[in-house]
Amino acid sequence: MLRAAVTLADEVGIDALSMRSLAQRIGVVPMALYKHVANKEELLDGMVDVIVGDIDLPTPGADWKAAVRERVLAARASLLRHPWAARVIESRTSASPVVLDHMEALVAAFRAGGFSVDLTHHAMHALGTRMWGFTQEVFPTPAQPADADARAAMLGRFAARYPSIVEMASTTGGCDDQFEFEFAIDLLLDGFERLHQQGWTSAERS
Amino acid sequence: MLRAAVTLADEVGIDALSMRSLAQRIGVVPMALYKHVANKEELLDGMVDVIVGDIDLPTPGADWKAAVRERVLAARASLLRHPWAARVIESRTSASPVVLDHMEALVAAFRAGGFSVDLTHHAMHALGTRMWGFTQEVFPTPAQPADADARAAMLGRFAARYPSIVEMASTTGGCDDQFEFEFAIDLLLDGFERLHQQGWTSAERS
DNA sequence: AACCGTAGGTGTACAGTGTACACGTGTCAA
DNA sequence: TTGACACGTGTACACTGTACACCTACGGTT
Repeated sequence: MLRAAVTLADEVGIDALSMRSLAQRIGVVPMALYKHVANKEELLDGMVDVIVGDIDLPTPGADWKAAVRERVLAARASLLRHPWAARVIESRTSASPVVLDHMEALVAAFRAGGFSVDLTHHAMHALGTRMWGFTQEVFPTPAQPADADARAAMLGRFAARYPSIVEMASTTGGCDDQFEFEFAIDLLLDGFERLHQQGWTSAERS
Repeated sequence: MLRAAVTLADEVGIDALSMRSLAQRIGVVPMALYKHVANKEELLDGMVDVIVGDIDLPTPGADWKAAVRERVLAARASLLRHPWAARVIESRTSASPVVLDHMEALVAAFRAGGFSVDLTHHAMHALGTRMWGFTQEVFPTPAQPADADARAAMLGRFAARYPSIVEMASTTGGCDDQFEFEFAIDLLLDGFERLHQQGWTSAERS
């Protein structure tokens, strides 16, 4: 049933996934679903578990940095298979055992790398949603008018009001999500490494 | 009307904010709202604009790092006034002018600090949702049974399965959101600074 | 062999949601 | 006086999640 929900959401989108549509897909009456989940939230929890459970386990034995990096990128790969997954994960309010397994593994990787509990804690916070392999889109692409003249005029007004954004958008081509994501975790991981090497403690905060 | 929606959401929560409840609060029939917004999404867009428009402008003239930091923390302060704001912002699909103003200011700050367009671009991506002053909660607090014995037993099982997490949770006290947030942006900003100083380009990526 | 608990599926019903559409009503410019 | 326009109204519809009572089949105990 959870698998069915996941594939249905893949096909029709998460908004079109209702208890009724899922029931119909399974060939069962809507209320039958409630023998398996208490409510829709629990269904979504289960769907997240399916995806998180699909995260490929990283090769053991690597140093902490590679281990964390690999695991986070594996999570990303799993999430990217389902466009709706990020939004659903963000909306969860509690962590299931499957989710906790993922976090436990990350925390353990830092600890195995000799990180203090303190630094590990803050490092996890700093990773934020990136530990799930996604970050919110920073620049949503605005809707463009179809008419070419209108589009040019709009771009002109846009450039007048947001010169820095336009400069950036026109200089760099379309952005490579994967590159941006790796840029960010690497920046964070390098920062963690530096703090770790210099024996950073949260007490001695500037 | 947008202000009314914001204060109503503050009072009753974002889930209880329906077109009907908002209309009733204003003392008008539900469909009257549709003379001002095309649909509920546009209402939410407007509510975000109200909040983003409330961001205190940072003192001009500071160096890029202070400027970015101040602006992001100001955004955070504005967001924190409305518990539902983060979730709503995350769910937006396009950026309004008010939102673009905020981003433009951040991009401009990097550029004024001598950052290349390239590095600025990646820096913005790396900031991610933090440019809005929030990061998703990393560790949701699990529900605890009321009975003391049951709670102890549960903690035991929990510690057996998630030793690293429990170690972390018991060593560090409850976590200070603000501290974690500042830890993360500072880590990122320091990373940006380092890359900037060494003339980093995305071409020469390792 | 009779029994019963339990897991699962069914049917109906209800309150609540967003919003389409047709219809007022007032105000202000031509 | 007229007519455009901004704004409010009322009704109606399709859809949502889910409470509640009911049915059915199977596995183990007596």
